[in-house]
Amino acid sequence: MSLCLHDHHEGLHPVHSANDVLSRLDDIEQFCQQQGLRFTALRKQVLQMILRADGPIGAYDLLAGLDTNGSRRAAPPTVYRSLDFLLEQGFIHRLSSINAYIPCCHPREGHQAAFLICQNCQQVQETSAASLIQALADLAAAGDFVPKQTSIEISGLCGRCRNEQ
Amino acid sequence: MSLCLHDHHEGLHPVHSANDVLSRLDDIEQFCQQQGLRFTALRKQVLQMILRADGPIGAYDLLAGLDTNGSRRAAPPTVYRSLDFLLEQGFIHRLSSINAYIPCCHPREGHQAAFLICQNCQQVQETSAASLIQALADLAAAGDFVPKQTSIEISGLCGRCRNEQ
DNA sequence: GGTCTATATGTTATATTATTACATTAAAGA
DNA sequence: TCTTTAATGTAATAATATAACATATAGACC
Repeated sequence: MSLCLHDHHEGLHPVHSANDVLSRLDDIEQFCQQQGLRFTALRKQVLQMILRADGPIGAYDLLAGLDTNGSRRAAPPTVYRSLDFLLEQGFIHRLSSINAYIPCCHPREGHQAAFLICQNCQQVQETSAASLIQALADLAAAGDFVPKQTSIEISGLCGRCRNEQ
Repeated sequence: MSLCLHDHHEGLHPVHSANDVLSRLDDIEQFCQQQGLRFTALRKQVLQMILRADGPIGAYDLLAGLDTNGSRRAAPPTVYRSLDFLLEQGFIHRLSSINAYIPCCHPREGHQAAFLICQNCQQVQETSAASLIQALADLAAAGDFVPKQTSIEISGLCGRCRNEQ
């Protein structure tokens, strides 16, 4: 399953593009059905918010966006549990340098990725270039280290924002 | 100024080694004097705790370790401001994936580093990861992106912990 | 359909990490 | 000494995340 419709120049591509949200949700729903995973209304709603966001979105923003079914407002564990599920399945990424969440364009490919985060417009570009993966593997091997979780986050200025300034 | 005494196999080396704490502090004190920076008692105390720690240490652990000069306990801004100073000068790193702080072995070299963080023993290996940095620089260039801040953190199991299990 | 079980969610409380705003102190320079 | 800037103290609170336990719901089995 690859849900990314962008050109992958050098493997780099923007993470947010609200136009294909519904087809992504459908793909994931279908995938969950095949795997016997429960893609509940709550999980779907959280993922949808992350897909529709125009940048990385925080847990408490997601919480604020949840439907309050007439009853009182949802509590933090509600959203954190959904995030845990989505992270485990690889449907989203967590950017630990800014405590925020973004969609994953390549669920089920189990890839390592790096992220370029624009400090001005909050746009994120994702990449999983082969050279990067190779360098990571070499590094782990040199350190006699078995990697479980990789976080590569580069904050800076994207081309558009640099030109505007 | 390079304060690291380890073998640098593939540029990889452990971050903590309490044996040379005093000479590191001296070097940094001297450096600050040369640069007209104020290496105050507080900043020195915080850095010393980070150097002496046997792994990444959190802000509130540092806070708890501060001398209470008879008066009441220090408050968070006290330690966060010292951390800001130490980070700005490149004397320490912040590991955003675990919200903790470690010494920098190569202050003033302005290098980007990558970290291998053992989830079992908390030991951290630092590396200059030249090929990784190069791959990232290429990617940034391809993405028309100007990097300001890089965070490369790989969590997993170090060789020793893997063998023990 | 009923019953059981496992999973998911609700709810309350609290932990952990970090910042804002303003007062005070100490150092450096004129 | 006076002044100004930088550093620290202090109180309050913001932002992010988890623990613990109660309830509800979906699926599996009879």
